[in-house]
Amino acid sequence: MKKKDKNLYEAKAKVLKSLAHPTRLWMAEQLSAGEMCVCEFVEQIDADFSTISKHLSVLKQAGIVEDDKRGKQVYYKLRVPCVMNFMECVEAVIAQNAKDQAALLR
Amino acid sequence: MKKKDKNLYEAKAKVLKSLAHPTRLWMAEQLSAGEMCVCEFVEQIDADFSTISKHLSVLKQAGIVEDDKRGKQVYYKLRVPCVMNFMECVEAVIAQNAKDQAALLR
DNA sequence: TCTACTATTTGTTGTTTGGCGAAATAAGCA
DNA sequence: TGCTTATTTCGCCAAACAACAAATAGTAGA
Repeated sequence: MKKKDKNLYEAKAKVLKSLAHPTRLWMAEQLSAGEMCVCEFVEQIDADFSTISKHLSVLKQAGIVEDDKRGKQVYYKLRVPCVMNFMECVEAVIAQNAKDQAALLR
Repeated sequence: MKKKDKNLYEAKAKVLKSLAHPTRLWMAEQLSAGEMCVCEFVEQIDADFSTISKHLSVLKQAGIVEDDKRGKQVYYKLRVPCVMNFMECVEAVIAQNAKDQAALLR
């Protein structure tokens, strides 16, 4: 692996890593349907609000989402909508895993 | 988030997490061009061979790659080729990050 | 069989992440 | 201004991860 590549792969890994957490992934998928405020996430996720805020900041740092403060509330939305496109493929991997798993039992 | 969903998102996150490491991501991209044996990775990556083997096993466990032992060597290949499709989008995120970064300096 | 080679597994260590609760910050309202 | 609500930041601890080195296992050939 070339040195120049190394930085590129680190950058790519950082983006993926930000999505590689169940809560953050769920958040990102919700946002693919439209913006949401922090308070809505707090209502729907069973975790401390400080934890939720932290997850959102990880997504923001990675460039997945952007925030917008309006009054007392902060709204988040996807910054690069294509982000959720590849979920289809992630699901394909899981489906294949399940299939192979099932085959083992036969 | 519904309880049933929780498991699904954990499974998806596991797949993403397996790719969310610079070395593993690079490996997966190499494999998108065709199978490779462990020894080839060892030649090309500056890390202990045990580390490399471990990374491959993480990818295998996630269902990203499958292995095939032939003689003394073990060959790995992508199990679900679409896996690399979404890299395009990851790159789009990085490009956008760079753009915004540049805008700050203006 | 004994040896050399390839790869995986295990043990150890240091680093990073994830989560909570408390404190700090920001905005709107009485 | 002082109070309340919404969110972020900080400090702390436990769990997960990454890397190396040493030990182990499988295969091919002498």
